[in-house]
Amino acid sequence: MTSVRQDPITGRATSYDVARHAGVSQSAVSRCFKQGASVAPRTREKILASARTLNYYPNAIAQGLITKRSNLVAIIISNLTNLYYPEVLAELTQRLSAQGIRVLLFSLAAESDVDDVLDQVWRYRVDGAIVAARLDPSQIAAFADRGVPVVLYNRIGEGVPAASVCCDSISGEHALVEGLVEAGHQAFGIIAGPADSYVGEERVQAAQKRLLQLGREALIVRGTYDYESGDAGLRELMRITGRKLDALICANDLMAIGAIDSARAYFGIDVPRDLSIVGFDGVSPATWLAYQVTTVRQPVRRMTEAAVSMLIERIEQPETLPEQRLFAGELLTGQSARLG
Amino acid sequence: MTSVRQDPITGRATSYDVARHAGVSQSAVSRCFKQGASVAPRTREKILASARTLNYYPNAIAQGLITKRSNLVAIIISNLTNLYYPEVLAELTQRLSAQGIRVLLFSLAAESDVDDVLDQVWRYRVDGAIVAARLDPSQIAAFADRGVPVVLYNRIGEGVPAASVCCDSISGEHALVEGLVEAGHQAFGIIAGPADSYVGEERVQAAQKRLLQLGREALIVRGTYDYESGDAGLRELMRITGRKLDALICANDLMAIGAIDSARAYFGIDVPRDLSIVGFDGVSPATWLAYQVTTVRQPVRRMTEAAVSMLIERIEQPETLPEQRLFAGELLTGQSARLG
DNA sequence: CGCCAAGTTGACTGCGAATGCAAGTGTAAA
DNA sequence: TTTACACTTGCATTCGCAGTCAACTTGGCG
Repeated sequence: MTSVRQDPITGRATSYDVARHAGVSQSAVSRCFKQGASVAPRTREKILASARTLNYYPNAIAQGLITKRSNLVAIIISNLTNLYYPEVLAELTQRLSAQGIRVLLFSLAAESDVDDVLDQVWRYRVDGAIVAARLDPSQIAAFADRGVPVVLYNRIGEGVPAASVCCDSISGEHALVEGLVEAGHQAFGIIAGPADSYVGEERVQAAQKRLLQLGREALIVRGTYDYESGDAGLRELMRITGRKLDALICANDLMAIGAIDSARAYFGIDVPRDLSIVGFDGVSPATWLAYQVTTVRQPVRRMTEAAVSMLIERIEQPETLPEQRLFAGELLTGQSARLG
Repeated sequence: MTSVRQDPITGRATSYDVARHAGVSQSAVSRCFKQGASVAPRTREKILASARTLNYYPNAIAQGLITKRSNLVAIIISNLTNLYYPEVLAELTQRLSAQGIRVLLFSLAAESDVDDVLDQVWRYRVDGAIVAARLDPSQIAAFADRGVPVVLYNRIGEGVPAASVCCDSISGEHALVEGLVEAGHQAFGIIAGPADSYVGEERVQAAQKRLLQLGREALIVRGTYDYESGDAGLRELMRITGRKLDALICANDLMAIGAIDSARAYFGIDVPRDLSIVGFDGVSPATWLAYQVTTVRQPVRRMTEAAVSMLIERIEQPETLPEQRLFAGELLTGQSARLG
């Protein structure tokens, strides 16, 4: 009697169940689900039919155990709510899915959680990781030690070599600054990002340096990348400068938007006539009619594509050397600034 | 000689390696990492020390195989870029992490991909799933068949019972409609969501029904939940009505924002003096100074908390009956509509 | 009709950890 | 000193599947 096991608790059919049902060995079933394995057409059909009636799906957990490939990639993102990341995350997961790779998502409430997250990452034996969060050198080294390929997103390995994709903050900010200076702006303000943001610091330093080269100075206040800190930053700068600001550089679009709203609503300032405001990222609200922020758009599609292909290359070819890929952003000339 | 295996390919230490290094059996190591297992304090310390020097982390894949608990939960979301979901996703992952559960993320490019995604879900033997995407009855039934608990987010099992958490569209829309009617609005328009959106349809039907009860009619155009379709929807309604619209109900905030911008920029309409516009969701841009959308805010924290706890309850107690939990939204009185 | 190569198939082992069970340890009471 | 009992510990087995190897089938060709 070829009774089919239908364990009501664990519920799932195994390759043995399928084998028994189809009257073949477990090996045959296994081969049936493996690309390019040697199985006679008739046998394959018989097995697939049994698999279908038993509702059999290979257990990826067991496969992972034996093949040492989990087909899992960790995506570690610090603050998902930052308007820029959802787009990145969606792109990444879809590209990875298209490659047959599953995404294990880790979202950090606080940066300090990184070690706890890494602990879990090691346990799940992921094949690789894409990280858009601050990693210190020892954490990056931990990936190398364990032979887990990593690609950093909009970060670089500070001190240690690591594969990474970034948007070129420096030339982006240079373009913005040059445009503003050429248009004759004199009193510059900058709203920086949080100190622990790599790209934030890079953007601010690039802007500041270019301003100095062009004989301008800028007052800097620090924000937290969100709408509210754009508002707060603008107020602060207005207070410090006695309202003489005529150009404002924000480390991201969200703060630029906050500053635009604040300038208009609380100070009656006409943007861009009286005050030019620029951002960075090119998030979708930046293009909304009410803002039309002059900004630098990150080429998200190309960057995510690069991140995924770099990661896959390193999964298949672990000895691949670290590489940094830098993508130029596109200057979006909006209506929030007068550029020369 | 107690040489430690340091396989340079797979790289990772196993419980056997730790056992050998500590001079105990593999079982002891296993027990060391299990809550409430019987291990003598001195042995435990010895083992933990060895684990630390060998950089040992239990293999969650192998644990999953033997215990039949992967500690993985699938989160299936249709369009991540819809402004409302990033917040939900961040909340869900953090709450699940706090419970020691890992998140396997699936993001759908097209609704038709659901079957492919489910295929992967079955293979990974997830302990449960949270779904914010359209599932047809047979797909919901598949979860039940396999004994995988599901909680639907802002959806209900249409035709089949399923656990779900939703925001109460009906009373939310009723509040909005009543406010608008009391304020004396006459010419109503509605921008609906895509036809395959459960909450979208529910919101629109609720609004329409209440309008009829109060003796008003509304023209309906269909949008796609994004900013552009708010603009497009408004244009269309202006064309159809010959610009006589004085109240606009949008199925979500993003379209409301698009409509507000469009009304102001292209039609010179004063919102809310000449046209009241309301939305739904309570996303963060809705509170921005430029919009201050009058809307209904979904209680995301409470809803995600409910979703997670319902799921965990069903993982631990598989026979728990389906339950729908409905959360009232909060009416946010903004500046985009005159309410009575 | 026999032989060989190519194509198929099944038995068996091992991936890394959890766990029931039996054996071993130590301590306190008799 | 002996006995009992509570703790610890190790052995052996198991989870579901992939891959190795040897055995078997088939067909073509001499």
